[in-house]
Amino acid sequence: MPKRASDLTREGKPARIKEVAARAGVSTATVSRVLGGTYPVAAATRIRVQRALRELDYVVNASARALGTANSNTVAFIVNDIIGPFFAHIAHGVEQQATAEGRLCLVCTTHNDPARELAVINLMRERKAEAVVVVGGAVQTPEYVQRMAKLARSLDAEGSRLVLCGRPSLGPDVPETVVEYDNEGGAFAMTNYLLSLGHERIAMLGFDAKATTTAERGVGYRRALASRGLPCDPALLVPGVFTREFGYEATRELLASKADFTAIFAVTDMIAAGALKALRKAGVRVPEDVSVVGYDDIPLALDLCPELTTVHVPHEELGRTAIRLALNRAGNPVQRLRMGTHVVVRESAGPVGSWRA
Amino acid sequence: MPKRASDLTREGKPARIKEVAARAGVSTATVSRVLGGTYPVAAATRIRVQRALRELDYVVNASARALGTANSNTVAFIVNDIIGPFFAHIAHGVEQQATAEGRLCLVCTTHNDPARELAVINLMRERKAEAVVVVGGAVQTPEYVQRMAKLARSLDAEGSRLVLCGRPSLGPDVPETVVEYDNEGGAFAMTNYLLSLGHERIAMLGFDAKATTTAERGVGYRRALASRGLPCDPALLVPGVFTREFGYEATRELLASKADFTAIFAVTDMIAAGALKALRKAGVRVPEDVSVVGYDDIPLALDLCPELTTVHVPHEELGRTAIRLALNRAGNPVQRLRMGTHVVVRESAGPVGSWRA
DNA sequence: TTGAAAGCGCTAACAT
DNA sequence: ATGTTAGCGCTTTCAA
Repeated sequence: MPKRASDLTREGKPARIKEVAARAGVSTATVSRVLGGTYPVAAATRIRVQRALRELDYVVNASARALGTANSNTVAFIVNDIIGPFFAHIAHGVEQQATAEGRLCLVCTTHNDPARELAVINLMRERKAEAVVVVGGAVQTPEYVQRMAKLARSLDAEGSRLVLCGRPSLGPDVPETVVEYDNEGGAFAMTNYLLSLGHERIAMLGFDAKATTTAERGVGYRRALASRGLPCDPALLVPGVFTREFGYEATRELLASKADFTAIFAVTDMIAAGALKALRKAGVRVPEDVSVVGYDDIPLALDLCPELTTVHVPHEELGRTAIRLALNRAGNPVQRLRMGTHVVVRESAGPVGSWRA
Repeated sequence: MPKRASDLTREGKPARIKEVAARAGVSTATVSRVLGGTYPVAAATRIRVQRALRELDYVVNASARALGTANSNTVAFIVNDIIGPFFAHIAHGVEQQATAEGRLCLVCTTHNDPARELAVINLMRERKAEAVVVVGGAVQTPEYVQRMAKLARSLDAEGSRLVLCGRPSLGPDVPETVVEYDNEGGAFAMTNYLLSLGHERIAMLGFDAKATTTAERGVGYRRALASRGLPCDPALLVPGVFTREFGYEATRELLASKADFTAIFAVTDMIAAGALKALRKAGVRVPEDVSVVGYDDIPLALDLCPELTTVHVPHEELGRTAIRLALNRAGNPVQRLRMGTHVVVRESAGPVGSWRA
């Protein structure tokens, strides 16, 4: 059936600005102006346009708008694993700040695959994300750092921004926003706390010299030991991933090996959860026999029993700050910020006991 | 300084397809074809183009592409709260499937504000999201349902899809994809399990008749009681939100009130975590004195002590299925699916004891 | 205060 | 196998 000439409506298809204009009896420019709300339009005209907008159930086409204005109102958020322990809190901060600044969030996971991370950043470039936040530690090989630095420069040239959240800078001359927190200081403080309780044989679970996060935590741990003239027994350094399963198995093996230790420093609360379970199943009391501490202070720490003594990391603030800085950089080529961490004393660590003494 | 005529490169701005074409000595159409990879291009030409692509660090402009093809490669994901207990797992499923189908994910939170939810869905319409997944329970007032139904129809008309994940249908004639799980059946089974252990006075924490999720769980609970001819004591129905703080406080008050109960059915694992803590602090043993069970089977359930007996919900599969169905609906106007739930027996529930007997 | 029209960067239909 | 070109829907000068 032939359309009437006056009927600009396209069967079923969403309304365009042109149809709204026709229905309100104005030009598309006028509709665009009432949409923007930032340009003077006669009150009567505005009313008519707004009615047409409503009647046609109009929504702008973000692609068309972005194409013209080169402004996407989007930020991107790249993370290893959505299920990761602290992802949710950093994400919350990112989303909160992005919303506050009128942006929408794109999310992607990389599953610890550096190649995928690089690829995903390019996907975000295609979408013209105004900031690309990369969260969490990484294995920083020289080639990887170089590729990331190149992406940082590309993003910068495009008016966007690479944001490293909880990960070290790519180099002094790289245009980037870095929002870190003090891994080494927290580990140093925590180790010192254990030392002050009399523990000298402290197992470290989850240490990985290649991953930035744990490497830094490892440095703090060694520095604390060294400051008291204590050796760092390699047998007590158990490398592994950030899962409760690893914590569980590693602790079992530690117990089975009859290793000599009075405290466990889990590089992550998640690992600590596994360690606690293994200890409980083995009938080892915490903290009477063995002290256990973690790192991150995720909400889970409060649900464990005993409640976990750990290092607090301001995850949510990290996320908020990442977006806030990136979107308001006012020409600053680089922005770097390191947030503090601190020991939260709860129930899982106590004075060194007489276990195996 | 004047540009050389041969220099199409724009100082600092990202390269466009036009520049690539010029550098490779071909037309933009040819570049577009090698980009798409789905159209025959002479090998030699392709090589030249690919080199130009690389040398100019080219990435397509997704907006421009979407504008032409009306195809955004984006799905949207709307959730009450990123920190919510099971968000992460549904999100994981959604992201996983979206990635598998070559889509990017937009994420938004609503903080239990229905108005914000409606607004956010329109934001997703602007972005031409191919599916808009709304996760979690809601307070379904008639006006709200009507507005959502209208949005479902708008999305449908635009070739997109409203997906309700863990939330009931908006009506038989509404174009939608619904992926639910069995709240009532799970609650019925769990209550029966407690009943079979001899518990007849079961407190329900977090019940809210207005929210869809807990209302359904409440129905299952009552049905189980009724099936044994047992009454449902309103004093044991404690309304509240899904937080461990609520679980903690509600349990303390229950204890203080000297209410008569031998088991606690927390409507959510999160609430159960709080209940467990309150019980532990009050010196009440679980499960010897009081049994505690939850609902959701989030990973936390395994970290609690005792390990939590709960109802398993296939969160990740829910998310995956939501996207899979929505993106492959092949003209189906409505798609509805309800997944099963089942009791997972762990340590926190046991035979009714002699507490206060 | 309003309208006309020129792009924004890309894809796809149509030519060659 | 490759080039030409007409839009996609919107914002924004520039005119009136």
